[in-house]
Amino acid sequence: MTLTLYNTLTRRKETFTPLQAGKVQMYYCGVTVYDYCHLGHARACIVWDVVRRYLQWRGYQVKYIQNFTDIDDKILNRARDEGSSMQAVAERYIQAYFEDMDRLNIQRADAYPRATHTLDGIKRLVYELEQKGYAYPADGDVYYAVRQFNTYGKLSGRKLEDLQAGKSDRVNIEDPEYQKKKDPFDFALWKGAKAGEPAWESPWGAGRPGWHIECSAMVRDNLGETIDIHAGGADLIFPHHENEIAQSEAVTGKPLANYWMHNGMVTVDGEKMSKSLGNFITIRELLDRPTDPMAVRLFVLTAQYRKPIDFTDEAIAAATNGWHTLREGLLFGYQYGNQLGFEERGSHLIPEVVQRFQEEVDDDFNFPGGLTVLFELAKELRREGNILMHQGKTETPPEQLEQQWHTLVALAQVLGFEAEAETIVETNVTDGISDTEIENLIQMRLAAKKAKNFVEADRIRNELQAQGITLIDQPGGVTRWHRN
RNA sequence: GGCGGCAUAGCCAAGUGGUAAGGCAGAGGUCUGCAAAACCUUUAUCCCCCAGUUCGAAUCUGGGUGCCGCCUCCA
Repeated sequence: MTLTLYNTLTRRKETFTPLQAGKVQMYYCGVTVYDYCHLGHARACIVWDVVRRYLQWRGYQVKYIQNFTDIDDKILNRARDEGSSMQAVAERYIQAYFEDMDRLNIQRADAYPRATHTLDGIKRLVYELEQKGYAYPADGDVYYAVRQFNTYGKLSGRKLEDLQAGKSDRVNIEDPEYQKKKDPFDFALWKGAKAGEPAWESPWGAGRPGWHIECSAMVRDNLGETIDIHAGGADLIFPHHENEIAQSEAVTGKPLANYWMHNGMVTVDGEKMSKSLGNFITIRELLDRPTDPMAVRLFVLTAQYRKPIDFTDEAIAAATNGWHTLREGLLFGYQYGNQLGFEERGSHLIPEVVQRFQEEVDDDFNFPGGLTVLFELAKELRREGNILMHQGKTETPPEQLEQQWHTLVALAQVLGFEAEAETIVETNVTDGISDTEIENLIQMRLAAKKAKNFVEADRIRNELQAQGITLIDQPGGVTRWHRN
């Protein structure tokens, strides 16, 4: 079976073939650390986390690098507003980033390069670009001359002559800054420092790097001149990734990345979630509602990663319910493993099910398809768990259940879903009514039932239900119970 | 104006030539004094619209319509 993926560069699904057999070099354009991450960032991080996990599960040794942009106007503005430094602001939100992502069960990257730690590589690139005639200094700044790079636009599929400067209404091309450029689409490689701004020494004077150049430098420093997968949000295709290509390939003459992958946006009422629109919810806000982090993961993975996904309370509620189903399946072995004589081997997977999962996900990381397989297993296990809970035994062979459970746990792990056995213990620890009191009430209720006093019997059932105790009447006058 | 993408049930969503997965939500029934669980049945004669190709299309082609993203903050 072969893994295929959609390559933005060619606008086609392609068979994935890494440069070096068995190894994958992967770079994900991370976040600018000037504020807390929102759900849009969570989606990107979850998607690339799972892509990486899946590649590893498929046997690849993955080197995964993710950057932090810690030099940026917005960080600077924030520092100015609160009277602190760019470094302090960046540091704070990097910490917050890790807190949020740990809660979402995002695996750590192999390295998190930062712009502030990459100055040497950046300056070297700018120098080389200048030597090769792709960059020109202008009044303390250095710009990239897009007209010099004749395949400019190949990633985003545009031609310079089709672009309209200022069309997005985000920049004012009357600004003196823009007047320095030879072409409106030239972009800054190096920005001369203004008074009071943090600055680094360079051959072009004191200043700081432009946004795009850091990624070119980081990829080169950490992974090499050509990598396998370069990933990021779809909103980065143009100009960010286009500019990275222009910078890197002008210098090396080699492809920056063989596969370009982009995740779709999170929308709210059909519109992109973003800081500027103000229609965002931060990861911590969402989790503190509270929302189960695994429900957030499920919400993200129910959509194909390239499509937009709309954030609504209903969608989160549905994902939460769905997660409860998966969780019941995942906890099955912890709850009933002893009773059924499960062994701690964990390697008895069902080959046909594993294969079906792989066939689904091999098709351009079709996680919704993979989830179908997980749900089938989880629902089956939940059913068996209910039967065990209500009848105390099941006809299904324990070996079969053990295999199903191990398969579910293993495949869920590939998508980053985990349910800890401790959560069962927690629900069993209660400072409410004691077992003895429950037993006594059940005896009273049985007596009431015998006397056909169903009003009293129902009163006791309701009283216990209110305290989280569910009674199960079985044939033969036996009543089982469990805490919810 | 240009480039790219999307349109499948109440909601989410898979399916890319062979007669509509799955999830969420809902309905009816069997069983039960009532519950719970389990089991059975059920919710798109149809995939935005029109035309075409084909024995056959949600799936391919052409033309529409609507929505979204990008055109130097952006995941």
